[in-house]
Amino acid sequence: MKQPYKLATARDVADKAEVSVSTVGRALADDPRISAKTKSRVKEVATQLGYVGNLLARQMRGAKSNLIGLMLPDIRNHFYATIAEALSECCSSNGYQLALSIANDPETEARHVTELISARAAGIVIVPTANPKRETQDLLNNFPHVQLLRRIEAYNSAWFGINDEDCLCEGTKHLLSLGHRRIAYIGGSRELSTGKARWKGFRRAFTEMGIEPDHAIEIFGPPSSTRFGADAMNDLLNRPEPPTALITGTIRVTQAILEILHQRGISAPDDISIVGFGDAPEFKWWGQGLTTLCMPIEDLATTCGLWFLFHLDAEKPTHLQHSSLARATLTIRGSTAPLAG
Amino acid sequence: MKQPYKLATARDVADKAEVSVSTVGRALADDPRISAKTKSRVKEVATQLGYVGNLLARQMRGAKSNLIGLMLPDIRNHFYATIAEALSECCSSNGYQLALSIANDPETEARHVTELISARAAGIVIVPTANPKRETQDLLNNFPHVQLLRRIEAYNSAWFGINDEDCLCEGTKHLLSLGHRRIAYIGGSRELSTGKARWKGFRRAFTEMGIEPDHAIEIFGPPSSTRFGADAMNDLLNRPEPPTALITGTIRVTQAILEILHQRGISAPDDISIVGFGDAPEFKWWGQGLTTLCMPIEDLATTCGLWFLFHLDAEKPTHLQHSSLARATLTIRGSTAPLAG
DNA sequence: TTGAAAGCGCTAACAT
DNA sequence: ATGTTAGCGCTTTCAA
Repeated sequence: MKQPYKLATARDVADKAEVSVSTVGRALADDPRISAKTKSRVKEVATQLGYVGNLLARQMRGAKSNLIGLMLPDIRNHFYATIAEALSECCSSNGYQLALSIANDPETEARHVTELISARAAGIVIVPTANPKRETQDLLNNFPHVQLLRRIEAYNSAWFGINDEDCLCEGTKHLLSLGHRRIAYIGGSRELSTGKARWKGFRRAFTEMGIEPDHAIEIFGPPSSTRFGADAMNDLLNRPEPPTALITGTIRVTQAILEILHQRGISAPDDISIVGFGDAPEFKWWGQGLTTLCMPIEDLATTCGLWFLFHLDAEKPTHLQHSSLARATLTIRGSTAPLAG
Repeated sequence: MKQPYKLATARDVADKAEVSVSTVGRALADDPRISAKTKSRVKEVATQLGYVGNLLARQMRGAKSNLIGLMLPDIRNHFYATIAEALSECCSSNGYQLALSIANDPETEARHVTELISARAAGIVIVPTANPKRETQDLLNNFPHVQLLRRIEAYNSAWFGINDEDCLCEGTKHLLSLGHRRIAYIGGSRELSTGKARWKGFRRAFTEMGIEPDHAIEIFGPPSSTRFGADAMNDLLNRPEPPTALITGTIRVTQAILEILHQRGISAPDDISIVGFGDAPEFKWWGQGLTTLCMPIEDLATTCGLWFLFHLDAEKPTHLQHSSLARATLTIRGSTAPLAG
């Protein structure tokens, strides 16, 4: 029985057009040495047979891969969805194809990295997990890649991120200057470069304003988990003395706390002042508008993509210690107000 | 100069371990014919050289591809992000790798489909564009694929979608039974199977309730465009007699109208009753909560993925006329109320 | 228990 | 202007 989905090869085309395989290859590549007549015949037969060249074979012959691996911890996060779209667009308009891998733990990450290398992708754009396996590190350090947002020191590669520390510092100062002292911070694990920087920013705000962080409350947890944010928020609200203000350090946490506040009928800024992290469109119309730390994330991803693809095209090494910082800014809306009393 | 990022081949391992290439292949595949001693030596050398087998070569030898192409019109849409995540998860746990392509027009779609076939992907999961090129159709009909959400009759393949028509019908009936007559529908183009079905559902509600749709207003436009939704909404609101109720037919439109209503300070259900399409988490806390048509989209994607991967693994043809319907339901929240007066 | 050789589909160097 | 051949890295006969 005829096998389903059998694709035609150059050999098939050659046989039917009664020429050699190399003539087929040349004709389809519009090689000037082939006569117009032969060309048209070959092309016709090719179309007729639905011939689509085998990229695998081409790449084995030395052609560059057009596959870019993108490794993200989470795609339902507005942050990462934006990145995926921007990079997809970027790849697409430069002749590359994006392979998306979701990995939230070191094991899955290792597996996917190996697979991408095994498929001889052209390069990898990665938002690394907190503690990548040694194996992953060795692999990546010998493979073209670039880090996005999170930064692992052990990777000898370029990094594109945001000024997390300054940004959290600014947000916290905003709350402090409104008179708040019992301020809670719910953010990602400090094992992450981003989590650490954001926490440092939170702390720095107190230092720079000469205020002791005695009443600050800090809660850390896994990123990309809505569950953690919800639990942390409920915990805070159930305390005898709940915080008068809250600033978050990840998008997922922001989404989670908005949900909880809504569920429990707690409103900002009357009951608590809120500074959210990230700028999902809906943050504008949560309550009276959420005061947020806005990230130019699309820009960052595009910049990163262009830089990376350019270096790949030029066959330049991508393990330079290049780093690029995008500036996040505080957007004040209705969810923050001076401390009452 | 030594080339950067040169990966070791089986040949390199063989030379260093002083065995033949075939022994290397067998040792790494844990072939029982190879002695334990040789095996361990080969493995050690492989690790030492950072050897990662070349998947391209393997596939040329007949190994199955592990690449699944996913073609979506848009990834920032909550709908599609959910699909991407569900499928990525599904692929990942079945040894496949997801390649993401964003294509919103027939030309880009054709290009990406060709590329995926050229890369000899194992199969393609596609949310087709409205009017795919003939070329794309011919290609896909000879390649394992499955349609998601939107359905093109010309594709002789399985389809996984939702009961769009019933769902819009139910939502519209809800508004009609509240006494609304001047009801607007803003939805996707009727050239899309989904757009058409949803519009038919809207109309059917009137028929089944024995009401003439004299005062119904229908606006259609490109899907995946927030801009269109915003323009349509503004247009409606600027009319001398704006509708008393509105039902939307795409997620993007829903997001857009929420934005506009918020901007213009128009509130539901006081000024207008709203039934939104889709169930992004933030819909719960828009105003007094948005009445929505909820889709079990994650479920749908997972079902689709499992079905497809199973058929690919079993090397069964996927061009059966299988179709699977997921049921969407109306969730009533605060944005709809009886017509005043 | 291991090695040598063929071949997957393609392109490029080398004939004719 | 076109055909022949070699080889990309791997697996899988077939031989030893």
